[in-house]
Parts: sequence; C-alpha cells; structure tokens
Amino acid sequence: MQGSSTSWNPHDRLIAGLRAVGSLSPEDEAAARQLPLRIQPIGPHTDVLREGDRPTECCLILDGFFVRHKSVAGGHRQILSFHMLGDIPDLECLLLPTVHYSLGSLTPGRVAFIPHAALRQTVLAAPELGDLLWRATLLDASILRAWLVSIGRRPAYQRVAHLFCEVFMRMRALGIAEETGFTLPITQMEMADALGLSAVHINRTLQQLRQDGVIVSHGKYHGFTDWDRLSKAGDFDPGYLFSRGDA
Amino acid sequence: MQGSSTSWNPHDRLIAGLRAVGSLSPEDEAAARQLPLRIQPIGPHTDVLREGDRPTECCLILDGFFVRHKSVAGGHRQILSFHMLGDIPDLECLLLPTVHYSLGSLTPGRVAFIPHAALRQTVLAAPELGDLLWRATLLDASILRAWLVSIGRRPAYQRVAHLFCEVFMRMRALGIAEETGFTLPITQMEMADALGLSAVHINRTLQQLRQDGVIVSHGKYHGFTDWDRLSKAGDFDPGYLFSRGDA
DNA sequence: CGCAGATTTGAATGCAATCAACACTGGTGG
DNA sequence: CCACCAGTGTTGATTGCATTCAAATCTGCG
Repeated sequence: MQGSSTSWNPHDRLIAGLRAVGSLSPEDEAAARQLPLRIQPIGPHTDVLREGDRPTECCLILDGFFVRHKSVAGGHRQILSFHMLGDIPDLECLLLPTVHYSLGSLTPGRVAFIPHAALRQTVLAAPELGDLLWRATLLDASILRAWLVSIGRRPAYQRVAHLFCEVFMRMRALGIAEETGFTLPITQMEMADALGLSAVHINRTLQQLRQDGVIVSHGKYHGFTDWDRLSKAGDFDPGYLFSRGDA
Repeated sequence: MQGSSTSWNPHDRLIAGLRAVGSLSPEDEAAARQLPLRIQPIGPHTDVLREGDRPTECCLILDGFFVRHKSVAGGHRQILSFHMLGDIPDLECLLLPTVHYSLGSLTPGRVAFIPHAALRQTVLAAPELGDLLWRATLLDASILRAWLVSIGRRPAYQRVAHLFCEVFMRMRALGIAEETGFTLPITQMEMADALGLSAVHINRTLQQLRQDGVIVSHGKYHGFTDWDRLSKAGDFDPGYLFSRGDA
C-alpha cells in the first residue's frame, strides 16, 4: 500500500507526474530525464520548507504524504493542501522568490530536489514542458478553490465527505487507492486543520458518517459502500480535479 | 475615484497590468500591443462567464469590480476572489478547457476579450511574456491561499480586517485608493459571501470595527485612522500580494 | 509493561446563523 | 415633485453548529 516502493526510479515518478497533467512528447520526456534530482528521505512530521524561505530548488514528492500549511495569530493552523507522489508543491517558487507557507511531511517519505536553474533551462528548451508545469500549478489552484468553497460554505458533514471524495479520486488516479476505499494516513487533528474544524468535531462527524453507513472505517482505512451517496453527501463534482476537458 | 476613465486605451491597461506582475521588455510590450482586444461594457451584477463554460477568449478587466464565485448545494454562494482593472481572472482557461466557477461583475464595468489563439501565439513568440502570465496566475493562487487561511481559521473580526487590508493594498497599488482609505463598491451581503459569513454578522462586525475606531465608514468608503491597528487586527502580512522578492 | 499520541466521550460555552422586523437609500414612474 | 418600491443596512431574539475544556479509553510501539 501507499504505492509502496516499487523499484521506480525518481525520473519515472517525475514523468508519471507530468503525464497526469497532460500529454508529454518524447522530446519533452527526454528533456525531463536530464534534470538532476537530489533524493532525500524525509522523516515524519518534518518541514521541508518554512514560511519565508527563498528556495533554490523545487521539491518533487516520491513517497509519503505532505501538506502545505500556515499558522495564524491565534496559534491555529490551516492546512492548505495535501500532496503525494508526483506532486511538486513548491513549483511556484520557480517564479515567486518567497514562499508564504510551510511544506511538511505527515508520514515518512522521500523527495527529490530539482534545482530551479536546471528546471528553468529545461523549460526554456522545451516550452511544452513549461506549459505542462504551468498547467500543474493551475490544477493546484483549482483544488484550492474547491477547498475555499467547502470551508467557506459547507457544514462539517459535507466538508469531510468532500475531502474524502477529492483525496480518494486523486489517490485512485495515482494507483494508490483500492477500488472502493483508501488509507488516509493522517490524524483527525490534521483533518481538522485541513477543514477548518476542531479535532473533536471531526471525530463526531466521522462517527456520523459511519453511523449513516456512508463510510466504513478500520483505523485509517476508509471504505465506501456507496460512492453515489458519499459524493452526494459531499456535494462533490470531480470536474475540477483533472485537466482533460471532458467535463 | 474608481480609477475613473482616464483616457487610457485598453492596451495601456493590459501593459500596466502586466507590469504590476513583473518587468516587461520592450519587445514583450510590443508583442502585447499586437493582441486583438474586443471591448465590451458590462452591466452591474452580470455574469461574464458561467460555471461549466469552455471559453475561447480571456477577459481583461478595464473597469469595474468583478468576482469569481460558485454556489453550493445548500444554495449558499462563495465568492472566490475580487478582481479589478488589469486583472485577467480567467487566464487559466488558456490551459484548462473548462471553468469551474462563474465570473461576474458587481458594479458596471468594461472588459476586453482576448482570443486564446492570439494569446497563445503571442506567448510562443515572447516566452518571457508567458512567464509573466504564469506568474500572474501564481499570485492569484497566493491570494487564494491567504483567503483559505482566513476563512478556515480566523474569526469574523479578523477576517473582515484582513480583507480590508488586502483589497486596500491592491487598489492602492493600482492607484485607485486614497492614501488612508478606499471605496469598496460591494454590499455587506457580498462581503459575507466572500468571507464565508452571514450578511447580518458582517454588519455587526463592521460596527464593532467602527466602534473600536479601527475604521471610519461613510457609506461604502472606509477610512483607516491607524494602519498598524488594522493590519494587526487582521493578522495581515502583505508579502504574498506582490511578486517582488523583498519579503 | 508502560508511555505518548490518538481517539472517544461528556458537559458547558460561544460564535455565528437564522428568522423577523424595521429603517434607510436611491432610483422610477406617476 | 413626490410616492413608491426594491434593495440594502440595522436591530433584536432565538437557535444551533461547532469549540473548548476535561477526562477517559484506546493504540502502537519501544
């Protein structure tokens, strides 16, 4: 599980991540394979990037579950997004000098650092690769907007359901979720920070979802008996998740 | 006020909007000036774009106050962002076929439509212009993240203060706000939809802010007596708003 | 086993929503 | 010019979803 370390090499992961965003010509793939990758294992609950940093490398996720997050005056924390294999959460730093959030792991994992300089050079030589990266940041923003809607206007029950739908579909697309359920390797506290709720309330909401038979949980594994009910409960419309214009 | 129709021509607006994001070489400027712009006046409370549309043009705002917004199952609406002169709110559609939000005016205004085909061609010929546009979408996402934090984790009082800070700084940078205050041409209902609150609660929160002497309102004009207090009240750090890496 | 972190439960509190009037405003048409 | 009206802003009372605080269980793990 967790897309366990099949013997994919890092560049394969990169290519797969790019293909998830759009089609990749052989030349572009070749260009991407030239990129230098510095592999680094990351412990659990470790920040790779801190608010205010001015990174010189991007961070490709090879393994593990990561979040972008930010804290506010009152001490509360907001998780901005979840990231997993193939994502480059700090891609924007290629064009924006300073990050205004932190990037951290929840589980142990591995990342590959790509120097900005190399990436810029490659993109210059392979403009369509650049478009792909641009599109990746746009999809990221798309997910962000969906979160904003959820957090701004949906009650807890729908919020949780919506998050389940989204993360499940993403993991499914990556081949790291079962057909009818998935393992969400995060605590209820972290779910709370993602959804703008308290951990206690997350707990009660999950109980409600279980009681309603919408989900069946065994530890961090959550099974869905009825996708229709879940997606309706979450007011979920997957169109925003993928770039292919079918919807 | 409202950057009243000085006799700027639409291309000047476009150039100014681009310069706000980064520096523009003479060649790039020349390229941008070649873009065909179809001007269109927009009435108040009119949608330019509807959720699910597959636009073939981008929409440059010349005048007026616009929002991206989306409605949820319960009937509530979430405003995703505010846009004003120089913005291209639907720029992402250049790469993503379908929009998953609506784009509408609050005030009367004017927009210039730019055909995707022409823009793509221009970007191809002037890659640095492409980077500028990319960066524009990244700044947009940056603001989105700030909203997510606010809505997810800040109480109403801070949320309103934070929004005031952000929009004020943006309008100030565009030269359409006074030194010590600005006119926010939106109703309390719309502010509520932006902040994930009810109109009634917005009303009470504004009263609180006035009572505390943080703002002084005359209709839609809001004056600030003490920027420090306002930005502290809103837990506001402007770094995310601009791309220049001074912070 | 024993500990730390995570989940669960209960009780009390509170922020914000909702419901319902009422006042104010600007614009329209008689 | 004034009456009227719809939309907006304001106020009060009530409800409720979610938070906080606190303590008890459970779980994985050294």
